[in-house]
Amino acid sequence: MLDTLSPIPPLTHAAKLLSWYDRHHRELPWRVSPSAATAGKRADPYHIWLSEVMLQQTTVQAVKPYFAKFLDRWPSVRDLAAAPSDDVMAAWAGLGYYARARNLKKCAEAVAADHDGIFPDTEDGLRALPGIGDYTSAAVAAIAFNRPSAVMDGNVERVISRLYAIDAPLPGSKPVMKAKVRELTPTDRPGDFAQAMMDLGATICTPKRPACALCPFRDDCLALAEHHPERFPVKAAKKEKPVRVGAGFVAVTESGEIMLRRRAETGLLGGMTEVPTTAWTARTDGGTGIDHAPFAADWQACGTITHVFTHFELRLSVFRTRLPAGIKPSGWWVPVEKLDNEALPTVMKKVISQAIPTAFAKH
DNA sequence: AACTCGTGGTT
DNA sequence: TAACCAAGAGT
Repeated sequence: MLDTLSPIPPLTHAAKLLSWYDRHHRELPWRVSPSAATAGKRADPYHIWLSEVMLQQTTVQAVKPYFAKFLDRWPSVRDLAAAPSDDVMAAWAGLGYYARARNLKKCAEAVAADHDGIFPDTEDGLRALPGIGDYTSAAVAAIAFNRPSAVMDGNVERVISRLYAIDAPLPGSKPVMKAKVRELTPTDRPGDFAQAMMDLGATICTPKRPACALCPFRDDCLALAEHHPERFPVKAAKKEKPVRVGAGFVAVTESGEIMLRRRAETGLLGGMTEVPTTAWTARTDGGTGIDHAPFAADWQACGTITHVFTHFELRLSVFRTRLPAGIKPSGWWVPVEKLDNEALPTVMKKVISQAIPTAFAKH
């Protein structure tokens, strides 16, 4: 005896998500679409790695022009390994989290020198390289090498926490969430699964007002079942941002050159270019004013700028002076019209723009 | 384990 | 507009 009508098995979460991804995936410069992958096109590990490092805590929109610029200047990981560090830092300027750029260079050098210019094709091998942590190693292994790694970023945390209505707060609940991701990840198309989870979090399962009616998990989601998807993920309370103050000094020669310095290699804005500043302290009377200028001159106040970093807010008073020809106190001098070649972080561009409104072209 | 580390867009 | 937060890593 045989049963002629075996029941149709329910679709797995992965199958639902991949079906959704095949219909709704986004075109991105570093991405191979599912249809192109079917035709045999493979993702370039260098492109995937470069994009994943740039995308750490950074939006797709911000990354796109930097990704194009880097690929144009350094088409292969060997090219990047051979590039001068100053060029890489200047090219990264404005993207933030500058330790990423320092580690990007170290990683390229390691791949070129220790791996014959070929990226390791396992999660563990990738994880051992500079700047590649839990997320990036799993993402590159899955997307570039089709490994069934459990890929979890902020988007995936949000999707998982809602799907299972996880009440435990982040970051403590990360291991529990990662175990869920590991359960869900298919051996077939793991890279597309990872990208689909992140796309879902970015476009449907958004932090506010998620579009649950369009979600492939709408029939499975416990947070939706209790009519409160926005309650997840639960996060530990964060502390307030302190304010630090200081002063920045813009010195210009009569021939239009501006005085610059190089910041310490480690720490905040490590290895980047700056104009001279005082220390940045919490106290307004802690040596943060004009009396701590880099050299004696006719410093003129020209307002203040504010810049918000991850863990503090900075308020800098800006001063400027014009030096007579032939007098150049110690420093390094660059014509104002060539500032675009320097590794100037955004806060320093704000200071210079405050003193010289025409210094940078407006977009 | 908690803290450091940028910037720009969205709400 | 103040808060939130984005394909996290290193220490």
